[in-house]
Amino acid sequence: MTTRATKTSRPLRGTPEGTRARLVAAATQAFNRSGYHGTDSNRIAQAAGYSPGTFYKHFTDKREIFLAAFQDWVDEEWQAIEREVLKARDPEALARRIVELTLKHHTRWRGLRASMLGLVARDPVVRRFHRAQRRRQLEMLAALRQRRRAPPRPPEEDLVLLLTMERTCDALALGEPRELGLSRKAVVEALRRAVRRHVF
Amino acid sequence: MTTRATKTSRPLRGTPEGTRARLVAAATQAFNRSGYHGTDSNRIAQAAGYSPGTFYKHFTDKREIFLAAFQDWVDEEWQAIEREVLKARDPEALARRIVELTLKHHTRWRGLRASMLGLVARDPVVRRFHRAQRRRQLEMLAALRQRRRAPPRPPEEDLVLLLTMERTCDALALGEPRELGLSRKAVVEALRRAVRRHVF
Amino acid sequence: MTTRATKTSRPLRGTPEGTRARLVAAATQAFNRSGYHGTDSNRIAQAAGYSPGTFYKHFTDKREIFLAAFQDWVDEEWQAIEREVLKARDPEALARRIVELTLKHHTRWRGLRASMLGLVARDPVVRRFHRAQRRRQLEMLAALRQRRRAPPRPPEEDLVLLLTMERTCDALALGEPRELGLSRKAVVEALRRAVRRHVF
Amino acid sequence: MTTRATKTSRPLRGTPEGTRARLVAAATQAFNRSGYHGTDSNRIAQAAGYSPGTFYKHFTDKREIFLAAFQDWVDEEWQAIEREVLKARDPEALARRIVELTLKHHTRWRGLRASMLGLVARDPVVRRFHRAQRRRQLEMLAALRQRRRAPPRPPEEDLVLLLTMERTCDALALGEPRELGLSRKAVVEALRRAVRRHVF
DNA sequence: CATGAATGAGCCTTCATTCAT
DNA sequence: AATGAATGAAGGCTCATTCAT
Repeated sequence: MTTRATKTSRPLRGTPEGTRARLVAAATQAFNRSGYHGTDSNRIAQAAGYSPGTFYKHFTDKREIFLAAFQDWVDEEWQAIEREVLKARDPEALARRIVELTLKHHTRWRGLRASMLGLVARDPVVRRFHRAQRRRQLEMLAALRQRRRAPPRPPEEDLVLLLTMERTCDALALGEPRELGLSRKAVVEALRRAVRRHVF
Repeated sequence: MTTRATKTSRPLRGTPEGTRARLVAAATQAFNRSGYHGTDSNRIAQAAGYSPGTFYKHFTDKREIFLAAFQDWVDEEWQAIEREVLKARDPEALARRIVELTLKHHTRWRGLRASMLGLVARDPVVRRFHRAQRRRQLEMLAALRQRRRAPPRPPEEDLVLLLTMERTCDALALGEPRELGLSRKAVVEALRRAVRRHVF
Repeated sequence: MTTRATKTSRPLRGTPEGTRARLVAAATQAFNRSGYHGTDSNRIAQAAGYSPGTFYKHFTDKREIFLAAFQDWVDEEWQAIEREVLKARDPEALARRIVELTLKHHTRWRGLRASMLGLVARDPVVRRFHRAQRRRQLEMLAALRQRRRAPPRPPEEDLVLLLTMERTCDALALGEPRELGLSRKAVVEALRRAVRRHVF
Repeated sequence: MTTRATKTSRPLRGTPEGTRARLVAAATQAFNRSGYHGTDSNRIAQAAGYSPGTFYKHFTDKREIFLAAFQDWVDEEWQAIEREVLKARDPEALARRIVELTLKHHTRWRGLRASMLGLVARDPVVRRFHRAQRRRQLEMLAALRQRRRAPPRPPEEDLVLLLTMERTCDALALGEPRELGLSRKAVVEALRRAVRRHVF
């Protein structure tokens, strides 16, 4: 429990945006720590320093705040990756850096990701939301290759790469290689090579 | 009571094994259809033709029966794959067949898989269980390559391939390519090539 | 609080019918005392000696148990009135007795009646239910007149009489004449004359 | 804030009376449409173009505004009826007109009436308020008879007539005769005859 | 072995009301 | 006079689990 978020001090009367942001931040932590089903709306409110009613002034239900948390999280990841991409480096370094960033992000938010994958399978709204993110990822990948003047590739192959990246990073985030007696480093390297080979 | 409503006729006092098997079968269906959190233990018992008490005579809790369902399901998949592997075919056909079978299986059990992935992230027991399955997969892959007299590869690379396979099949099972406007067939082909390239 | 229903002793494991009946009895008291909106399902269960979950094993929601309570109450009233009607008396005595019984019943269950009238106006299911009771009342009235060999009357007039009866009894039950400085007895007499005049 | 969403434009700082009147008007609509328990005070304020706080600056609680709404509504009904009564007509036409007006009024405000009856049974303050209205009704009836030089009648009989009127009009307002397969017109006629017979 | 009535903690959500601005 | 963010008690309902039979 090192990341225990103690009841944040907050303005007694904040702006709706501030309150909303505080709720989303608390929810993100809670979902990541306890999962979607292990998190309840009252507790989110309390963790953000509010009472139960406040939650429902800002979100119609738990799913809605989950999507907001998911959105924030995806945005954050992409901003980081896009920053790296703009710093034009050599392909090797870029591939390494992308894997590093993705892995770091998936590790930090592994609980959130696990919840999201479960909800995508079950909830049409979450699914639609997820598809939109994927589309953005595919576009970014294509743009990246173009900027590098690399030959184009069918989007289906890009999708398989993205899936490989995310699944491998999730597995690494949960310590799967270690638990299997494999070298974590070697897995990361294999992933890096796959990215390198594919993108440029 | 003449209005006994049971799903299937069954011996009022069956063998423990029979009862257990019926419960697991009902649970597998229910978990696959409604997910772990969407399935309630009373309903599982009822669907199998038993009362809630009987459920807890055979399983200490919901997680236990989930693991049993998971086990059954994985066993089934492997029996199918091993059968194919033993029928010595050419590499092309074998790769195609492995992808076909995995995809079919992931499609049929997509709900169960989604639940499982969520639980793996959260529950140490489920995780241990999952790791054991993975080990078996890795061993099978190594054995297959050996039988084919293909040069050995580091297990870390095998792991990345397995993750690619499972994630891509999950995405296909949930219709992700179609929803993104991509060709399902092309994704399957890309996956097949990856398997072909990797294993032999 | 003279009619405080102390947590009834009950068999640890009763029949569903017994449990249901105990819940309905508790609900009837609670609705009568505190009104539909002032009564909550947990409290009904508790008053009957059960926990919240038991309530929902027997009723899908609060409305359902309200209808059951209403049903019981109407049945009871009619059984009483039909008993009187069968004891062939002279018209005077019969009219007096019917008013007496109705009044007694409306007084005892005035809270239940008030709730019911509110729900009839708002809830289609309760309304349908109420209409069915009314039909039965009209039939009973017609049958009574026939038995007495009194000339028939249009059902619309019977309806107006029933409405007069019930509204006047409700007003008496809530002490309206007294609070207006009128003679309760005179109101009862006026009502009795209306019944006498109308039915035979 | 340029996105001020109000139902009606209104002075930001109106007279207390104006604000109060707008709130009462909004409440009357809301109570009539959704009932007392189905109406929430924030929504009333919003519908009137104010914030929740303003509501509680003008009314101590929900009951108070309900009584105000009730008052307005009763006043309106009586102004209409008194106007008719003053236009000296023949008894037939007068009786018909009184029934017509009452029926129209009860139909328009059937939701409000249903709520009121429920509250009268439960809340002493509402009850006192209601009794005052009844007294006024009784006085009007006596005055009407006197003006017509009809012989006096005991107030208890007048009360029974008023109860008959209101209950029958409530039933008509909720479509009870139709739903019972009876003729609405015949019920109205029966009621008119009762009024005619009684008052003059 | 099997039953099934009963449990009760706990979740989601609402809404009358307050108070600092 | 008006705001509107915030409150928090409370209510409806679920479901994994128990235990007396």
